Amino acid sequence: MVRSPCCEKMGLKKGPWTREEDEILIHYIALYGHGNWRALPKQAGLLRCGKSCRLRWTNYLRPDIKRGDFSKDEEDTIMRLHGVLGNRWSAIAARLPGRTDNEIKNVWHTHLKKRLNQIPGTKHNPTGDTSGFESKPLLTDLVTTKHTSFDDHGYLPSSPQRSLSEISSVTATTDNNRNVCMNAAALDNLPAMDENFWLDVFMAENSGVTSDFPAVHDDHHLQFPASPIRAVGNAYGYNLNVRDGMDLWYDVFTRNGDIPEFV
DNA sequence: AACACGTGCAACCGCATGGAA
DNA sequence: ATTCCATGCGGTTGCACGTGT
Repeated sequence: MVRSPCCEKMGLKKGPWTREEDEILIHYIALYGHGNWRALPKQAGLLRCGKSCRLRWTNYLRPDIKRGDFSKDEEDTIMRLHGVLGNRWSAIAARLPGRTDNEIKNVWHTHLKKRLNQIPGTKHNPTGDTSGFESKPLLTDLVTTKHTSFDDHGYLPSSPQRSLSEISSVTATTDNNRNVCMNAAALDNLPAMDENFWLDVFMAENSGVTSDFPAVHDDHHLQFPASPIRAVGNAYGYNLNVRDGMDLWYDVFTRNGDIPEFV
């Protein structure tokens, strides 16, 4: 495969963009759009490579970009999503309208990573230093510290596994311990328990909104779907348990006890 | 005032991915 | 099936600016 020559070797400009270059790019895209980034700079009369133009547009010039400092809510959201997604900045940015992956990455490295280090009892602060800690622990940290840890892909592991036969008689109810149980007979017609599902669970905890899932309002800090959920692969549902407003875990039911697939 | 150092952020680099040929 | 190309992504760099000495 032949790599395209870098900007410098082509006599193209690098480094910070000038106001004039910005105006040319904005004007061109307003007139013609940006169908082909590689061809754009030549057509627009810019001495830049297409990659540089795309980056400048997506990270800075795009009209829907929200400028200014991140709000506390936005920072909290980033921290929670990072707990689920890891360094997948574009995935995090997709859930923060007006913010770019580059911007979120910068905020994480310059502010939030330090803040996370102040949260006691987490993998980021195992010694439990409480100095400077004000807000409640993250839900992800509750899961991590109370029961288990995330896998290499940032997904919650399922624990423990049960076979479908074990839950054939369970009904969808909540009890005094706020357990939500499956109705095994209703396991068709369910949304996939995929990555977006888990993100919605965490976003619900963050915002108090439960997305498309029917919810049981918990008077502690968590809302969760009351309906059974079907996972991708060989998993058929989950059982989310909250006790004393602190402990949280879930079980994933499968036909054969194998670890289900999450896509 | 001058310098050193730290911080924040825009931009770059190289690799991955997906689609077209 | 393979190659080529455009684009997207995450890690990293480098510079401007602020602050401390």
